[in-house]
Amino acid sequence: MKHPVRKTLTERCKRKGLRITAPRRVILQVLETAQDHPDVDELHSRVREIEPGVNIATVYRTMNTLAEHGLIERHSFSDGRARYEAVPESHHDHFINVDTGEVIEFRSDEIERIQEEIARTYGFDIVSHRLDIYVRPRQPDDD
Amino acid sequence: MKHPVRKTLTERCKRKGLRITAPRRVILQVLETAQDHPDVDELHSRVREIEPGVNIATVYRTMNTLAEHGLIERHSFSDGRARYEAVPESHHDHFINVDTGEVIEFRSDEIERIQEEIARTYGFDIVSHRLDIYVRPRQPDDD
DNA sequence: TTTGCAAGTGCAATTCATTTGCATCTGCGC
DNA sequence: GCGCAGATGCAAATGAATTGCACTTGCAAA
Ligand SMILES: [Mn+2]
Ligand SMILES: [Mn+2]
Ligand SMILES: [Zn+2]
Ligand SMILES: [Zn+2]
Repeated sequence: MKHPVRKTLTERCKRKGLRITAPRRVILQVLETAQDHPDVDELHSRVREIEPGVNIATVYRTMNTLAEHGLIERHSFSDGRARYEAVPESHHDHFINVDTGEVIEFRSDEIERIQEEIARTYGFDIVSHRLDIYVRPRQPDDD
Repeated sequence: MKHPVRKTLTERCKRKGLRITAPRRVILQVLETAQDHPDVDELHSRVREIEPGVNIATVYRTMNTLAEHGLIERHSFSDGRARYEAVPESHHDHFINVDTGEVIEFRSDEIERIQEEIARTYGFDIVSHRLDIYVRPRQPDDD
C-alpha cells in the first residue's frame, strides 16, 4: 500500500505532547481542510465561524507552536503576511500568480535533485529550501 | 568583448531621471561596494560613516525607489528584515548557512532552465523567482 | 549665473503584523 | 475529582517599515 492513510494533525499533536484544547481542535481542523495557503487573519475568521471565542493571539501562538514541531509550513510570499499550510504528504514548491495572488503548487524531482547536487559540491547539507516562482498567464508573443 | 564595463548605479539612476542627492550618492556607493546582503540598519550605519546626517527613513525610501526602478534586489531570508543587493551582472540564487546566517551565492543554469520548462507546461510566463536554500556544512555521516 | 519648482529629505508620528506580560482557565495524568 | 503545567484571552508592547509635513536642493530652463 503506497499511502497508509495519514495521521490526522490532531493525532500528531497528541503524539508530540501538545494539549488538544477547544481552540486548537478547531484550528487544526481548519488547517487540515484548507485547500489554500491562508494567513493568520483568514485562519482566525474561519476558526471563528466554528468557535467564536477564539482570540487571534491564540492563532498566532498556535502557528508558532505547530511550526516549531514541524506540523505546518510557514510561507512568506511577497505580500507581507505569513501564510500557512499543513505539512504536505510530499514536498512541493509554489507558483504565485502576480496578477491575482493565487498560489499554485508544483513539484519537480529534477529541481530537487539538482539542488542536492549543487549543495554537495559546495560542501553543504540542505536543511530546507523554498522556491517561489512569480508568474503570469502566458501571453501570446506579439512581435 | 564579453563584459563592457557596467554602468555605475549612479549613472543608471540618472538615466532613469532620479536625482543624485548627497544621501543618494553615498547610499549608491555603499550598495555598489557591498560584498554582502546588508539590511537597512546595516546600510544606514555604513552610510553614516561617510555622511552622518542621513536619516534611516531616507534609506528606506531609497531602497523602495531603487527596487521599483529595478536597480536593486530585495531579499527576505528567514530573519525578518529585508536585505538588499545591487542587481547582479547575472542572476544567482542563495545558500543561507543556518548556523551563521552567512549568505553564499550560486547559479545553476540547469535549475533556471527547468523552471522555465515547468512554468511553460503550466501555461505561465515567469516574472521572477527566488530560490533560497538553507544549509549547514556537510556532516560526516556517522552510521 | 540665477531662478523655479518638483523631487527628495529629516523628523516625528503612524501603521500593521506579530509578540508578550499577566491573570485566569483547562486538559489530562494520577 | 485534583493539581498544575500548559494554554488562552485581553491589552499593551514591539519592531520593521511607511508616511505627513515643513523644509531643502538638484537641475532644467532662462
Ligand atoms: Mn503549498
Ligand atoms: Mn546575492
Ligand atoms: Zn522544492
Ligand atoms: Zn534562480
